[in-house]
Amino acid sequence: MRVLVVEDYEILAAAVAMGLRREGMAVDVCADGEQALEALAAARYDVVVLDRDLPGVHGDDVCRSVVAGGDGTRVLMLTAAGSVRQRVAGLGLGADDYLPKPFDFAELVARVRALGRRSAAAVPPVLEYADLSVDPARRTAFRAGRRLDLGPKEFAVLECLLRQLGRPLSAEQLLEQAWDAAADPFTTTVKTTVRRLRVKLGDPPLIDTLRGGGYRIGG
Amino acid sequence: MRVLVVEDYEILAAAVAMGLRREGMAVDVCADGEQALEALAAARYDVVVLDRDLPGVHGDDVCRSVVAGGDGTRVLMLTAAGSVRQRVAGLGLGADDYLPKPFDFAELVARVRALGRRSAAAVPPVLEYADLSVDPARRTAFRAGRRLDLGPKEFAVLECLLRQLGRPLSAEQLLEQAWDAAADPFTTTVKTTVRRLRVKLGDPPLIDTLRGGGYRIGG
DNA sequence: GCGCGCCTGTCACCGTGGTGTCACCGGGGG
DNA sequence: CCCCCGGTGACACCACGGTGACAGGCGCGC
Repeated sequence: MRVLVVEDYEILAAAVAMGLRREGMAVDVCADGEQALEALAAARYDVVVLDRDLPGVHGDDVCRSVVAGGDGTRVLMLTAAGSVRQRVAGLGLGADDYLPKPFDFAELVARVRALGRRSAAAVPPVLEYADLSVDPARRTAFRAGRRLDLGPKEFAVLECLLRQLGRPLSAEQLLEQAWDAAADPFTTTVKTTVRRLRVKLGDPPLIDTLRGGGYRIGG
Repeated sequence: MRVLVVEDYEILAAAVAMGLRREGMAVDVCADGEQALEALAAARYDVVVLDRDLPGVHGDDVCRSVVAGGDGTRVLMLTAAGSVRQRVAGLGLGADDYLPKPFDFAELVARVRALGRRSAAAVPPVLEYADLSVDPARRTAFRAGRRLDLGPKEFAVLECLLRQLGRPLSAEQLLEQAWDAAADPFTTTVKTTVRRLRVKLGDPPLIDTLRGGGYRIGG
């Protein structure tokens, strides 16, 4: 398992790296956000152990770009002040786990290992088109690095369209796939949902309309 | 699977080509963007492995023209500086995957193979005649590389004619196949639709008229 | 238990583009 | 020479999709 540790406090970074290596993991270390982004672009990691307060590029931004990468890499956030509010904020960025300092070392190892297992299982299923990336397993969607806040139905429709990249889906087909069988065949909810999706996706437009033929992304 | 490698750094190009050939792929190599565009015009490739920084025509432009071709060819972008920003930019051009240098060779092979599968899945159901190609699943039609903007009925008629390549279809037959059963048998809509189709298809004319016998493409 | 907010679905309205009709024209064959 | 078939251009209709506003419902937090 490949792990990247991003931590500016050198002593701590070294200690964490050594501990994880003793568990049989391949560990790289970065001291700031810039280095971290470079390392992440150069190789795929299963887990990133990420200090939130970094010099230069902030940990939150690193986290965002990892998630936007959409290759299933998991993020374990470390932070000094362990308020619940911060925890929530970190998870909102797409972090997969959170650990307030000071932490029990055994717990860190256990969590990294757990995230590694999830990473291995989650590598393939990330849908991408242009600057849009959608992870059905995590229910996250990003456009140009910005996280999209989508409702369940909106997310389902977007997922359907991306799974049929380049091919149009009629309102009826979307209704079948994203709603349950009890859906009223005469409902207008599909067009409304598509509309809200379009607003949230922003510019430039991604969803084409084929008059009389449905909606499409790509092609 | 046919692969085109576009890379000006000769040693690297040769190494990549050799590696892919060992995997059983048919590989061609170009050293610059000009050659690449020529090769792409001359033959259909499943995947293009494309260096972003090319002498002459830039990799981005090559990528754009491949995507515009609309024949399902997939693009794997290679780039030296592996920033996330660049990654996003590359995908925004319509590239299907992205790999920052230096890359793991096994990963390159795996990604090319994955793209090849996607390409193969997208290719088969395409109707072609001369410089016209129609993809019913995607509801797309191209003439000489230019995309045609067709209405549902126009598209349906074109599809019928192509499925009966070389054989004529009477107005009645077209009415049966492209309109629903409630169609007025005395309507003149077929000839109007064929006319609009002809205009959109442009020159040289593709649809022949057999006086008293219907319309035909090919033969 | 209560209230607030978000997601969802409905409705009415409107702009528009695809579609069908019509009248006219041109040419080839009987 | 006439007639019929098909090409051509203009026009009108209408259904489809976009848009905005509103209401019900569910969950969450207080």
